[in-house]
Amino acid sequence: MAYWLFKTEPGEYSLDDLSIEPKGFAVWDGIRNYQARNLLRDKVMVGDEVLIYHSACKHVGIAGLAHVVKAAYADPAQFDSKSPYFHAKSTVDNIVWYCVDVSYKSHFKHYLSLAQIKSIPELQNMALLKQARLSIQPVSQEEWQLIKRYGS
DNA sequence: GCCAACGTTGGC
DNA sequence: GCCAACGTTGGC
Repeated sequence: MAYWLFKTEPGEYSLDDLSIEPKGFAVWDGIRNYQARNLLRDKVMVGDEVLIYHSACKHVGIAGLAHVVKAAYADPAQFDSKSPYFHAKSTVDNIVWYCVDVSYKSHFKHYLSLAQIKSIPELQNMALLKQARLSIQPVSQEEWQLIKRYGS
């Protein structure tokens, strides 16, 4: 089992929104970065654990936990000409973008701010700090356990 | 709202 | 295949 960090802009979609999903899960779609796509398509598996990170907002940081309930499949938005995520070159025979389904697990008791993450020596190698623009990132087991301890 | 970082596009 | 121009992300 692997650990991940998924970014979302809470103004668009937050952990709160995930926690009240009527269907019990969310389609994590709209990923339009090749490196993130490759991770989604090839590495993210059912049962993997996910840190939900809130970006581009007032209080940036890790809000809580989710887990993967469905592995990669074709992101429906790429075929939807009305969607901002429409991709004209995508066909059913040539799937370009992928999504996964995630379910809510919990809110952290202690929201872990980016400033805090930056202050923890063991977390300095996180992709979050090194590769600012990657919206699907691997998290090591050590990082995961430490973050969970800070958040709980 | 600004701006740095950086991924993508497209001309050559 | 290089690289300039451009667009987007995302922290502050």
